Amino acid sequence: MNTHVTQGQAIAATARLVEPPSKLDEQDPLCHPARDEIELAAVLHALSDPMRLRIVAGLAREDKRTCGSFDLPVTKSTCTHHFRVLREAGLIRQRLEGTTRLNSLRREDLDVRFPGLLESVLQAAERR
Amino acid sequence: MNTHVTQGQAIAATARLVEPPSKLDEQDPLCHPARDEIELAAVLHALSDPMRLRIVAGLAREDKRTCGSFDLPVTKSTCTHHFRVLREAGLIRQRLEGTTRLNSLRREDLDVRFPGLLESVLQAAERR
DNA sequence: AGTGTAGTACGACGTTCGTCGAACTTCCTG
DNA sequence: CAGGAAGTTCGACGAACGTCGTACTACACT
Repeated sequence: MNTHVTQGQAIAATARLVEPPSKLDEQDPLCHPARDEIELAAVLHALSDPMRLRIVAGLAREDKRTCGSFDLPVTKSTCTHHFRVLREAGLIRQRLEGTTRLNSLRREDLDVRFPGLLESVLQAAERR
Repeated sequence: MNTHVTQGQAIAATARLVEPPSKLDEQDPLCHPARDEIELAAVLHALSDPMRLRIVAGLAREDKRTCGSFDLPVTKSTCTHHFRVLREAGLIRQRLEGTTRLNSLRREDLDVRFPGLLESVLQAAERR
């Protein structure tokens, strides 16, 4: 009668099984989904957490920021977790730069795939 | 060092504690958040589930539909759950009509509160 | 009155989520 | 080289989520 597949499982499937072909190369642990692999549900889920919304909003104001520059009220490991969710959902791109990771918003990719979505979310997040 | 408040707790707080003043009248169990009480994170969370996204998309194509008219691959109780999440997030309005509930998208309220957001999500959900 | 239809309420279940702390890796710098 | 700074990894824990089945309510139609 039903598929017996939970939301999380579906998201995990599209985020972990579809991802590899794009950037699971050799030693790079930072694999991002290709533009066409970005899933709407995964993006919305990634944005539905206040902490991550804050990160994205901060990144919109100033790009290429390091993880630690956000001063979030959580520990480093939790921070890592949130950045990974954002990266695997296709919202941000992380580039290794020495001992830090430079984060940037994937504005163009997102705007091609889901026109207007990121902008409206950012605008909504800003005024409050 | 941190607030120790999880995402769910925060959403629940804004969805259940802020809600009452709006429409927790006498015998009406269908309480909707007022327009100004609609929370971005709650909206995004509500939309991040494929089943609920499907409901919203279907409601966008044809308004004022009954719960059973969606033919979702889940049981009735699960269906009730999803409609409640959507209602409490402020995405839909449910009106009692005899033995059924008529569901309609709160397009105007959402567009005033988060301009362009619903439209871009609907557009993104549609083409695929 | 009796049956059916549409939906809700409640409790249970397994999974996912957000969080933490401790241990670890990597790079930079004195 | 020793120390620190920036992140990651891993396992744990409690809360929240999606789902189900059963029992229930409320209205409608013979």
